[in-house]
Amino acid sequence: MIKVVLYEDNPQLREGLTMLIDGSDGFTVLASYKNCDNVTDEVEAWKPDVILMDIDMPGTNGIEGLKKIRARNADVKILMLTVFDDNKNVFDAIRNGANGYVLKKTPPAKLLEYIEEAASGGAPMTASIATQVLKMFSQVNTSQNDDYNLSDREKQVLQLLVDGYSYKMIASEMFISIDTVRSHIKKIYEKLHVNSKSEAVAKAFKDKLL
Amino acid sequence: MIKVVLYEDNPQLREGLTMLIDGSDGFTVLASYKNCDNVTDEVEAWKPDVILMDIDMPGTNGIEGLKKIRARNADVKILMLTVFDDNKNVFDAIRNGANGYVLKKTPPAKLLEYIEEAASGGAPMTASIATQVLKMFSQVNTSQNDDYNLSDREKQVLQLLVDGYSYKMIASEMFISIDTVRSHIKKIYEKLHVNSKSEAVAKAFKDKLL
DNA sequence: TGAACAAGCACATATTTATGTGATTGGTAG
DNA sequence: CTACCAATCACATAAATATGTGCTTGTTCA
Repeated sequence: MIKVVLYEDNPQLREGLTMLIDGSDGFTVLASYKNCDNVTDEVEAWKPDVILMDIDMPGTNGIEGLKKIRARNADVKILMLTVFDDNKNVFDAIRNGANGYVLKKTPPAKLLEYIEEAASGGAPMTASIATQVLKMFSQVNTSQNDDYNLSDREKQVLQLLVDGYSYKMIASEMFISIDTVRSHIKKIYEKLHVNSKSEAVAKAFKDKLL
Repeated sequence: MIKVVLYEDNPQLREGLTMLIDGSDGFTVLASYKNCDNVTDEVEAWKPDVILMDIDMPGTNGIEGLKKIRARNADVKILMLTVFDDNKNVFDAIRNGANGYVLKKTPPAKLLEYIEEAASGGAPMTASIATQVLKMFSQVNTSQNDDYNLSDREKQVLQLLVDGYSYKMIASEMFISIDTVRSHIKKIYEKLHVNSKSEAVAKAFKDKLL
């Protein structure tokens, strides 16, 4: 028997979901609330397996609720429920440890399936959400990696620049004269097409050179 | 009618999948291959809606195949098929533009559903894969975000520093005197606990302040 | 109403960086 | 064998940066 607690501000939808879930074999709705103002105590008291959490609620909203719950409880499965698949909320939700993210227009049968999936450790997502997540992911992790043909010695110098070393410190760290440091750095600037230390540092981060 | 092309080295599985998919209403299997050696030409010739792509294949493997296809064709939906939900492959696949990722042990009915989902622009994933993706995502994007209480003006200055502007350029960009730029920067250094431009830039990247 | 603070400006000075023009050595590829 | 290049060092100079001290104005919050 999967124990569910429900957070949803719209009374009709709250009733409807409660009836649907509670009326299905293998599911029971322990309680339902119209916002997350006392979410910590409520979750503590009911110890549900899965929480269905609306995002747009007056008072403490779903994302805030999610954070509050996760601050104390890492185990309960939390399924976010929303009307729109807007980017920012999806992002915030998964970043804060939501287990799944489904649209309200999901058909009832599918919704029950999702709850089961969440309960058993899965990460159910509406197709459109999944698409977005993949898109974000590939955006975040796509870097061309040009390499710029830096020599080993130049890479060392760049690393030290990134770590905040001055020319003098680099010289003593690498047992070379400060003038040699200068020529290495001049070469690095040429190769990276920059002309200042901070630009080089920024480029090193942007292009993940180190 | 959803047109499918199949890449799978195991003859039995290849036959089985072909029969399953081709024998189902609304699906047709145009061709199936045991590796990706000629994937570019094959995809060009058949113009499928969905490609089912095994990962572990002798010769050109699935990830390589995926890259080759995406180098020329951004539209065809590619569903990765694998025995294990190992981290590296999942990561590589989504980074290179796979549309979905399902385990071979997926039951036939579910598989057909996934193919449909992919064809209609979704991103079908086996539950265990979805869980992994979310985990990776929250790992990648979890930074403490100390904030350091930078004021709006200070954030602007820092942004310009990161973009490689000199004090003089910042002054003219922000319509303030160079001395004011100096005092802002001095304040920024205090707040970030650094004492040079490049350290500030590095910290901005590391802590994702911008 | 008074303290705290962001934002702005000014002047001074020491250090660091950026840039140019050299030179020597040793390894490597044509 | 020679041309090329990485790595090293040297000297010089202009520009940028770091740091200190001090002042005004306006807003906010207790």
